[in-house]
Amino acid sequence: MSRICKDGFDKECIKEQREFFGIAYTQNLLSGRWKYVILWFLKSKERRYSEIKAFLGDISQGSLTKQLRELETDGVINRKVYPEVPPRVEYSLTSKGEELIPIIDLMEEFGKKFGEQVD
Amino acid sequence: MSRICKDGFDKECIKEQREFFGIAYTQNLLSGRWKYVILWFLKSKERRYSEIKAFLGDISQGSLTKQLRELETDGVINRKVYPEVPPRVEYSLTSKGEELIPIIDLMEEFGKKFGEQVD
DNA sequence: CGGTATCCTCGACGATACTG
DNA sequence: CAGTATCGTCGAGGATACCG
Repeated sequence: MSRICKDGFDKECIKEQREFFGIAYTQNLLSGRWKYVILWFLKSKERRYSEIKAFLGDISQGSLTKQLRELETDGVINRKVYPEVPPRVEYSLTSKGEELIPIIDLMEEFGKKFGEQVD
Repeated sequence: MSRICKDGFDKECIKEQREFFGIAYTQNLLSGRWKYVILWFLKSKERRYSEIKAFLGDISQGSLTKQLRELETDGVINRKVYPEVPPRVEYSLTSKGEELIPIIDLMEEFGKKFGEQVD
């Protein structure tokens, strides 16, 4: 089940040694409606599932869980479950995930600079 | 016709003054299967439509034209038409587009570092 | 050569209901 | 609280045909 995303590249494509291999890999990691924002929200500290959901606002539970699972599978976030009742789950960046933060910070900076003229 | 992309945010969403406004704006600009790679390909020099198509390989004409038009509308690339027969069209980065290059370079770097273990 | 127009597929995402 | 399961929508992007 290669991850073929509309806005991503499937693994076969990535394996073909294209010049833009690296870009395709990273784009694939980050393809998803909410992933940039989730990572950005995690950059300052670890967060609970419910915090993330509240911050994003519009996301459905199913989607949030899916995006978090993908980020976890790709090794950019950690998922820590506290065996309590009610359950508590904390998400945090891995060291690999931290290396994505400069990219996201640049994107925020760019958006702040050019995004004003959204009418 | 607000640009609602699966992996983007519609303009209404962007206008709501969220903390992640900037990220959403930039993500929206870059949402599309080929946009990162197109910009990366344009970073060294201007390119003809056919060069871009050949470089990308798999893209259909319709999709390529659509992505180029969106990038042009968003002000990140220039489109210069030479009134010759056969026609020639050159695409190049605008100054706004150049500011996206550091982001894309970081993405390539990240992918080169972590992308090896695609089995 | 560099498009446009039309049709179609298919997967991301949301909505809803239910659970340990 | 933090999920899982199921269903339905909708739009990005490919395929194909045609054009100035």
